[in-house]
Amino acid sequence: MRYRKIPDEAVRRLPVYLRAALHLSGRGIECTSSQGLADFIGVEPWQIRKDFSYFGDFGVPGVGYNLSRLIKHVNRILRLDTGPKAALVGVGNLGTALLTFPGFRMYGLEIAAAFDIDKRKIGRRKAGVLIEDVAALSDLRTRGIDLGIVAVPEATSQQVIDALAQAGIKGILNFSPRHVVVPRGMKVITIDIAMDLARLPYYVPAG
Amino acid sequence: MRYRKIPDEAVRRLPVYLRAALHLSGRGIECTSSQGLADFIGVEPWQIRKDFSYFGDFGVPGVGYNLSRLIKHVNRILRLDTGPKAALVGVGNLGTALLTFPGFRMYGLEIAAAFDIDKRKIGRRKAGVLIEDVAALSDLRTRGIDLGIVAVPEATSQQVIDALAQAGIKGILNFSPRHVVVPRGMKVITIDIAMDLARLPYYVPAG
DNA sequence: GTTTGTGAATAGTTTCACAGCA
DNA sequence: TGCTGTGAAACTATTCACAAAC
Repeated sequence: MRYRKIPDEAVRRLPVYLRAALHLSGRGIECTSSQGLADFIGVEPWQIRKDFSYFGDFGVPGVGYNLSRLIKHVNRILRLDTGPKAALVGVGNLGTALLTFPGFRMYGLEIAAAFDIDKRKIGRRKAGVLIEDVAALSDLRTRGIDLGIVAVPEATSQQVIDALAQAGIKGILNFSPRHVVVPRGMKVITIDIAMDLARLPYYVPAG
Repeated sequence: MRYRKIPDEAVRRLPVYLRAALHLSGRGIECTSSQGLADFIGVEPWQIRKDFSYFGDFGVPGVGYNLSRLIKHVNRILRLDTGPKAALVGVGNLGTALLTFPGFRMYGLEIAAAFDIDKRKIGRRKAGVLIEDVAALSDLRTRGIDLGIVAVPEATSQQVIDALAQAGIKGILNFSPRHVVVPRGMKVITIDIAMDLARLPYYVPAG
């Protein structure tokens, strides 16, 4: 493999490949081809080979990919091998759903702290996680937390992100659709649920 | 404007522009420039002008965009002007969060029906919506529903999507990461929350 | 003077086709 | 023979720069 710029889209797909590898590995399969992975995911095999090629040699020509090796490799690339911990801010309906969300576990991700502004929630536990006062949010890195999940009303998302930045957080999964300004070096991935539902009718024939 | 293929990315951004227009309009602003919209959203103004250019003439040179006209125009393009209704399948933690989610309203979207497999939930109401038996899911078009939201465990997502297709649904917002096969003409937009959190550590400097 | 709308240039991503290795 | 890894080609999207419109 020679160096070249890694497409963002290739990075975005790595977790998908990782999930497929984990699934197939869980079924007792040790080795599979790009075709085997592609069929599972519903993409084309050269897409997978191309994406992997940006990160090094994953497979063996004529044979395929050893799944446990692939899993280890992708886990390291995505920095999931250290079991990243996230702090959730906003324990409303969406926040609660995220606390109990089963999908994080397979990636080794964990919500290790939760914060809210509501005095009635503070001090209680939800899904085993203590809800703390968002006003006391500070220094999360010393607690081994370096990701943030923002599930607050959009009016407060900017100040929450500022507070998370102050607490040393460099990566945020943001469910608020409002534009936020972030310090240099911070990465924000926004999930805009309403936007995604709102563009759906465009594709649906009028009726 | 001359015809050319409309980029998917431009369609994806239309709801963002619509939200900005609604916000600014709500503040009493009648007219703004692409720069004014861009500042609000956090993008560059030519991106907005280019995107609008695929759909026709929205603005007035030297003046800008009349917001109520813009809102009406974008609403029609996205087919939001008829107030699309969605059926939610899966009233777990995530489904409940979606039922109470405030973000759909501004787009004129409504969750008009909810389905679950759990007998204890069926017959009850949540956020004013009656929870019906998913086994009785049929013929949603006659109820004026043409969108589906799938928030079920991934093991059942395929059969739920099959049932929605049977019920006449042509557009689905899918929260299950599993690959699903869909009938021709059906559009599925997948939100993969775990995938988005899982690629975040990649961008965060090791520490 | 100001701002739009858009052709042209640049950048990024996907797809192909096949050399090279097991 | 079968499958990977990858240059090259094709396609798609972003960015620029400016003529035309107000």
